[in-house]
Amino acid sequence: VMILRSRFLDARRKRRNFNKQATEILNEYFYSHLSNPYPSEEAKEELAKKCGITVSQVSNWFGNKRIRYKKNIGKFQEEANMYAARTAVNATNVSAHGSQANSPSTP
Amino acid sequence: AAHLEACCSPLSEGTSSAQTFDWMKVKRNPPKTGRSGEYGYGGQPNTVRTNFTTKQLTELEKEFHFNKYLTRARRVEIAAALQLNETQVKIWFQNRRMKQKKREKEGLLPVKAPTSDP
DNA sequence: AGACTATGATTGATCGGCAT
DNA sequence: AATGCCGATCAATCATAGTC
Repeated sequence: VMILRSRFLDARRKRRNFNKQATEILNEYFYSHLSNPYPSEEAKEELAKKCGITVSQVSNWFGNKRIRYKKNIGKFQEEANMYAARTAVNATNVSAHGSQANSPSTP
Repeated sequence: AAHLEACCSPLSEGTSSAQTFDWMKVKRNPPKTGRSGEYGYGGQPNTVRTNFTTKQLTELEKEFHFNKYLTRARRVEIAAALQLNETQVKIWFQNRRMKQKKREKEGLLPVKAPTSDP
């Protein structure tokens, strides 16, 4: 019962928050794809490169973000509106007409 | 690859953005880990994630290094020896293999450039 | 300095798809 | 038809970093 508390004590110990810029990129993707925030493997690799983190970390980030977002949508409302305003690619109608094609952010 | 559902659910939206898409409604079924085991009361839907003991994990890990895959017979043995379901043992091995794969993939490219640390 | 919150990682277990 | 494995994800939790 109370036995065993020490199983971890290995990794996850020293954790480093991502750069503000990396978080910015991840959030931008998340909110611009809020209708389906599930980046493909390729998209994850690209995000990983842009953010300077690993693909697994990108996966972890999206996994945590999705769960925490739906757990308390209200808490992210402000953040959501902020990012939604920047890049509005909401797929709310991406299937309607064939026009309107092109990736958002690409210098 | 992913599931690519590409669909959303219409829903009244109050003032501006933020709708409720269906991925936000996804709910997993509770674990079927019916632990009837040693205490004999009816198998309950053990709604919680079982925490393996260090002993169980040690044994599983040991077996894993011996064989990455289990045979039915071996699985039965281990399950009995560790007081676990065959399913739990099976799932543990599956997750362990995935973990192994992830490790091999990451421990090959992630060439960090540690050249500064205050 | 201590309590509380935000966040990255870990992991037992589920989901859908494919293979045997 | 049933069962196992894979890949992705979920969901709960751990341990630490950041905020007040």
